[in-house]
Amino acid sequence: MAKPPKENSPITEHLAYLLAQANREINRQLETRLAKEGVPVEQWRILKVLSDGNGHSMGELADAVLLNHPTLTKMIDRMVSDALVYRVQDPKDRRKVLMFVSDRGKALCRRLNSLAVSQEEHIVESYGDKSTTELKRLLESLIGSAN
Amino acid sequence: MAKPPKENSPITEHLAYLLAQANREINRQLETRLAKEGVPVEQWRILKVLSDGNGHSMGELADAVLLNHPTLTKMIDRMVSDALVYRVQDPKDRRKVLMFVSDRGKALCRRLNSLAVSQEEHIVESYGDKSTTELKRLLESLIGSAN
DNA sequence: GTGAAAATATTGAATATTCAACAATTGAAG
DNA sequence: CTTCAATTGTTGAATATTCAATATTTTCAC
Repeated sequence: MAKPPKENSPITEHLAYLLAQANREINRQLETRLAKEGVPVEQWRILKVLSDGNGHSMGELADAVLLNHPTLTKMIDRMVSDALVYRVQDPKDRRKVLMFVSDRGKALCRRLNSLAVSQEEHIVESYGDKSTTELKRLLESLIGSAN
Repeated sequence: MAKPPKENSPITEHLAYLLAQANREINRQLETRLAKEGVPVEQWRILKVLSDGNGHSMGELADAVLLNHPTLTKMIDRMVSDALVYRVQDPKDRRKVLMFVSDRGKALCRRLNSLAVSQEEHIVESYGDKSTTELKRLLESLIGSAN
């Protein structure tokens, strides 16, 4: 019972490939849903993380939303232009910038959450309750063991 | 036992997010390994798919390696310059181009396979045999149910 | 058979991402 | 205290990706 693939195994037996494929497919589905609001997936992540009402530094936020720092900076620039979020310099540490969500951003986030939840409900429907729960558990555990 | 997250759930409970996070982490690890040969993950995928010795059209290949068509075209241009692969016009259907690996590409692919297998062995070590097998099974099934 | 529609791959312009360098602030050693 | 290193965020240039348009070939309806 080979756990790691052999060197001549098809690429479809590699965990890295299966993850990339599944992520691509699910992300594409979500992207399509969120397009109703004209918002990329990453902006939904940002709004959702900021929705706890606390200020988050750029570094913190970049980790949370799975973006590199310069990419995040530029995306935040756009969101500031759209009045979805705003910057405040951290009074405790003036190197940092704290990000907050605006009322407009909160309202948009609610609509996006609804679309995202509906997508996941759709997945659960065709994929099954048990499988979804178990898959999430295994992914969390993989992420934990990779650090 | 909530299967889909509620609208105010943290983003970390969304399947789409967990997949993106896990993929990012594992892909980054693999990227680091393959960097020893100076090759991006996508080129390894291309070489591996072509390693069955059959000619593959660009469309076929794009699907298999999870790249959009124009992105693939440009990456193949580079690989042709590096003499790793070559194009042949399909005699059965002259709209198509069939891609093949060169000997140089095959040799590189062998070295890359070894690095990739070693990565997955490393994952299995810390994550466990059972978990890895089960995660792969669930991912395959998710991909299947998503189409 | 002919002409319209579909399929395939590529190109170029527009957009996005990344890498390396920078500026500003804080921390810490001496 | 002062200086040097580390942290944080941004910027600009280089690179990569994507979207829309194109060229070519095939398929299909008539």
